[in-house]
Amino acid sequence: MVKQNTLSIQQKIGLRIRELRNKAKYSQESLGYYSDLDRTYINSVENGRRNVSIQAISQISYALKVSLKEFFASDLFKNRE
Amino acid sequence: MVKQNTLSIQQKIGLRIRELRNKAKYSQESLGYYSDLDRTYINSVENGRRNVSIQAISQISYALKVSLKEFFASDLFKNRE
DNA sequence: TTGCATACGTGACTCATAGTCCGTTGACGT
DNA sequence: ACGTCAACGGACTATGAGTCACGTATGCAA
Repeated sequence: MVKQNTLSIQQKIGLRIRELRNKAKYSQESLGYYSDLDRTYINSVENGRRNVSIQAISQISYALKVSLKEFFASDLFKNRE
Repeated sequence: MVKQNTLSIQQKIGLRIRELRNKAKYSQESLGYYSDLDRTYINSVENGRRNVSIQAISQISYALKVSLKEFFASDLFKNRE
């Protein structure tokens, strides 16, 4: 029996972005620059406080150099909510 | 040289939802019911006219009985925008 | 110790739009 | 004729996008 994942979808998105951002060695500020989004907006998304639109996720994943397919190809998203 | 895909992200989301909805043999109305979103909203999303939030996509993919990982595991999303 | 730069976190705000609810229309099958 | 479905529109409310001022913590160098 594996422990149930209780993260909200917003939190999962935040974790995934942070994971990819750290891998890319970007600060929130530079990710904001490359994705054309405000630094503080990136911050609130990463901390799971925003219900992000697919357009914003698309911009962010572009800046992180991954496709949406790759972005969601994480075990964070393998279960139906 | 393969033809470039010029669909917007919103159009891709719409196509994907329609594809899965047809596979599930749902009408827009019943998908709206199961995802707890308005029938007319589903329609405008499918037709690529909405910048859907991840929460709404999550509700829709749940109703369509796929995870977000599966939802985005389509060649529609294999390229960086 | 002080000063400065870098990075991250947060509350409050405006404004555009996400999402709802009422309805109509046309195409199609029975 | 009737029911079902997709598409669309107008008016409305809820909420996301995007920004700002300000705060904290860390490290480094004078």
